Amino acid sequence: MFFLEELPTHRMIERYVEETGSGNTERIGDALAMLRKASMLVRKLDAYFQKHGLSQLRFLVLIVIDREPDRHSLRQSEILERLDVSKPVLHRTVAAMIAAGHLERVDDPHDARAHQLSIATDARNLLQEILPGYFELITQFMENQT
Amino acid sequence: MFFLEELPTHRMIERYVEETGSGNTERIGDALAMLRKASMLVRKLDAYFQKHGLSQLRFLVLIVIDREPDRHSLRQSEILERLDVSKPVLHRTVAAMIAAGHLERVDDPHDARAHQLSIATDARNLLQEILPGYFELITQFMENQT
DNA sequence: CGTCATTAGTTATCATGATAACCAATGGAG
DNA sequence: CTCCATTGGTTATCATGATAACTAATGACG
Repeated sequence: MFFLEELPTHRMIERYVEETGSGNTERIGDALAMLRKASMLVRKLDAYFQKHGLSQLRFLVLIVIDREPDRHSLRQSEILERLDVSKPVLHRTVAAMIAAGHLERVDDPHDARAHQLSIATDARNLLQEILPGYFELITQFMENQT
Repeated sequence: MFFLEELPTHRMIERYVEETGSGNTERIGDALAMLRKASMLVRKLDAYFQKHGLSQLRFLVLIVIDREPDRHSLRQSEILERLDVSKPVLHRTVAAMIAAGHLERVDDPHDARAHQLSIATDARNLLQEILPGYFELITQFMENQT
């Protein structure tokens, strides 16, 4: 994600809104500020994940499996339901995570098409290692932003 | 951009925060909500731009040239200063926009390395056409989100 | 004036997002 | 049981983000 380095001033948005006769200056200003802020946070998170050999998506895959109550594995299709990402991208990412030893794959005994994905021990340790820094990073960021 | 379909509950974040002993539950909840909201807005904007043969980045390129006071063109390096995007990506995008007839390129008379980029008439009309819907979309989105 | 660090733009390569189209297994309806 | 729509996963292809490394022009400085 990327965005404008410098947000338009309230005055400038107002000019556009008046010219086009649509939209609400206040709401648009809020939206652009949010996009800029989210873009900056995503950059910081991506850098953090990369430092630990992960990515935003790989991290989220681990998280959704980890946070599942009463289970230790999920199908690819179940992960897909929990993340806003396309099927082929998840497929590719899961394959890479298996190759990297982050996920373990077991064929589903009830459905020959499917398989269950669980977090490998190494990745479970990695997750425990990076979670504190992740929460710290987010908290710091939110405090330092206006 | 993508993100979790369903945000963790306040309770769940608290559990993680307590386990890891880092971060502030409130701030983290706000951050995740922001990322989710920004992700959804970006999806809607991307779809809107695509419908009009643009993309988020192409739109922003037009906007930063358009909003420049007292000038009708910018150098690639000047656009780069105004957008949070890498040089090669901007280069590729500008090349595609010239090919598509959205931008016009004139060699800089003072610097043989550089050239000035201005908005072609067609793209100026396109911009006027899509701006109202853009502002409308953002305003609607911000109103409908909690 | 000649040297050389800086700047503008470009190219090569890779990572990671999407859609479309596909195969194989499943499982409900006749 | 057979047919066939649905589901789980995969493959092919493309769009668009990044970094590294390059060329050529610029311009400050000895």
